[in-house]
Amino acid sequence: MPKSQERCQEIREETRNLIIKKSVLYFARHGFAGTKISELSKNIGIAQGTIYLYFESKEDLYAEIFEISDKYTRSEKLNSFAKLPITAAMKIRMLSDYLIKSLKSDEMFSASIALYTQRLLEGETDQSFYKTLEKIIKEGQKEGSVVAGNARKLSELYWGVVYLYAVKNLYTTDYAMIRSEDLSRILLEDRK
Amino acid sequence: MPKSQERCQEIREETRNLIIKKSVLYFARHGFAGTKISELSKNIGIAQGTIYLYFESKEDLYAEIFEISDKYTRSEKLNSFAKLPITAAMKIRMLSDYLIKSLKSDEMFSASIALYTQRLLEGETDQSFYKTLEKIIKEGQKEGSVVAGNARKLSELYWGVVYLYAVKNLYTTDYAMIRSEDLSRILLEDRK
Amino acid sequence: MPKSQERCQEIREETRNLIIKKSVLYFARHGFAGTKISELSKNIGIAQGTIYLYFESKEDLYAEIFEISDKYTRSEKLNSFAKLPITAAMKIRMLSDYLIKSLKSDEMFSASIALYTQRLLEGETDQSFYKTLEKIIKEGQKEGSVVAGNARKLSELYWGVVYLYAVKNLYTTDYAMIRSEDLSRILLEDRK
Amino acid sequence: MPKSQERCQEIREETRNLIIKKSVLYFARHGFAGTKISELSKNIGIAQGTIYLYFESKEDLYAEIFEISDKYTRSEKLNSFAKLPITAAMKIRMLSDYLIKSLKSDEMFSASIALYTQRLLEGETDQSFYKTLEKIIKEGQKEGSVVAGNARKLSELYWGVVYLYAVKNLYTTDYAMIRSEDLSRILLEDRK
DNA sequence: CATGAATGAGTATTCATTCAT
DNA sequence: TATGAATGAATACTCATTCAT
Repeated sequence: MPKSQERCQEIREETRNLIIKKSVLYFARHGFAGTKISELSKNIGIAQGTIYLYFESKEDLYAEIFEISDKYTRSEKLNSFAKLPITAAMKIRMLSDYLIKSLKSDEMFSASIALYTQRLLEGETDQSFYKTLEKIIKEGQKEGSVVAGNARKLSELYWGVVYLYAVKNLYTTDYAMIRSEDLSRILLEDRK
Repeated sequence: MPKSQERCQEIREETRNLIIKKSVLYFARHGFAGTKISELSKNIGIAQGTIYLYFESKEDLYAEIFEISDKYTRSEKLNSFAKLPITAAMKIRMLSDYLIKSLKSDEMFSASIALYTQRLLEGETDQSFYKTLEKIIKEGQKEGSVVAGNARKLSELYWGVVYLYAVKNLYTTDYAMIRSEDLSRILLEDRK
Repeated sequence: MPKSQERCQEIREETRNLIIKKSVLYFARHGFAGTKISELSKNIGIAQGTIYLYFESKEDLYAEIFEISDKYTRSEKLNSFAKLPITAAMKIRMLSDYLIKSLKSDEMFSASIALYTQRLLEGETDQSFYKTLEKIIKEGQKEGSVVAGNARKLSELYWGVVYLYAVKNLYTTDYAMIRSEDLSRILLEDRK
Repeated sequence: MPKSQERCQEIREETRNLIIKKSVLYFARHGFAGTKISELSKNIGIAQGTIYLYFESKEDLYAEIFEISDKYTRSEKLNSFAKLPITAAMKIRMLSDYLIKSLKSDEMFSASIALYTQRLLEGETDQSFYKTLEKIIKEGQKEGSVVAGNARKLSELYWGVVYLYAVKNLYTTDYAMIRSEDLSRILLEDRK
């Protein structure tokens, strides 16, 4: 009984996904230059040559990886929160909850944040997600719930902290995360 | 007529320092794997071979660089602030002032922080400076000036933000830094 | 479909042996410092990188090469001759026959002798094979078949001549070897 | 009182001779490829640059060194012995005496022999001194004092042994040399 | 499709040579 | 002259990529 066309396709898809999944973590941890195909393939558990059946080159793989992390990060979540008919403070708390939960439960999420920010720092990608948060911050400042200050810088600060914990997650698996409240507090006025 | 012993010593010292100074920035920006000796030496303005007159290998140079950044970071400042007969809140404000000023004016400082934290994340160095800040935080929590929460995590958060801005400094020279108050606010209760 | 484990093992073994075989000759001819990996690999007919799939470094390869030549030279032959129930003179003639034949027919033998002696001169190896011959010489001197003189020095002289012809073999392929009798004569009294 | 022209010349001559003397030994021991200018100059006790005040290049120095060893080896002695109105056996004994004495007392002599033979093996020089000995051997064979056999090969054998002891001298300073008789015996029939 | 041995361009390191002092 | 720091071409070694099986 020969494998059906679909089964083949399926296997290909599986292997491809395996490579991507493992590579996201590997690249996030070691960076582009620090990642050797020989080590990566060992880590994935396949032969070096196999990677080249699915990706043209190391750069191609990295680009793909980055696309993934980009999507992950660019997540509709942030936009969906922004559009809800609730206070800015609520939006920020929901966002923080969502982020902390994702960082805790999903290694890929951490890796994506890490990769994305690495490229961000190198100025190689746009900064769209800063923008959305900026708007929420300005809203909150009008409400009086968000601390005073340049909205852009506050946005950067917030994302910076998220990045930090993402990176920590990659290196120390059992890392004790900050609580959602601590993250929110970066933006929100202390409630009295 | 041979060069005088002292003059030679002097020249060696100068070249060695030049290499270190430029390398701190270069390694901080590109990481170990991303740094090519050929590019580095070009950046320093010397021949490739010259580096090997002063350092055994790329790894040796990196280790030395790290020692330097370690000293820089382990700076007595933090400890000296800790010992002053002032409130914890004051200590935190002084520390923040000092850090923001240093980040702004001294590229080496940013690079050192960046390198140090990179290795910290990889768990390859001790975390002594967390400790000192932890103590100040606990003091502040007793005073009621520092926000509630696990002192260790707050300390990590604070240093994390410093790291973030250090890294930003390395990539974008004209980066608009947060203000000292924004940094302090990570730990201090909002004054009402 | 992956290559079978055995076939891979086989290929590795073959390549490894090819490298060793050619390297013995190359190092024996050019010495360690005079051997360039680029030239050696060209001589072997493989890429430079391939050598590093089998050996850690040039030094590692050289050490391995030397191990081989050591085994070749430490050959059981000498010991087996020594134990035969025949006169010392006979032993010496058999040894000489064996050596001259080996030098003539087996380039590896010449190379091994050359390498071994090079290191011997540098005092980097033991001199076990001198010892066995020394015993035979002393036997022969009692029999009256071997010339008078310090047994150790005679042994050295004998091996020195063997070395000489080994080296000559490496440089001039069609070299006219001395006859076995000429070699034996270094130790044996002229028969009248 | 300025140095006189002659004194200057003298100093130059002295330094030049020092370099040559030390280099002969160094090259003889390490070979051309194995000799590093940095090590050599350290061994001589001068700066690297100084060598280049006296010699154009490493190759130039080696060539000069070789000239010296050539002269040493090509020594008139051999020819002068050949021309004496004495038996071939006597000539061989005188030659052996002379060689053993020189090897024992003059490190430069050993080095010269070593260097000369190294190049000889590589076929890079003529073999004039073989010729002279060959003639003596043929004389001796007519006299009945020299063993039978191809004169050229016997000559090579004789010189080979001399080379061997020269090399040994270079590596082990207190080496126990063979006696002049042992050397002569390679060519001479045992006297009964 | 998968493998891993082989390749060779790229990178690290050495060493003969130069040159400012 | 003599020095030794600096140079860069030559050499050792690595690693992304290819290819025969």
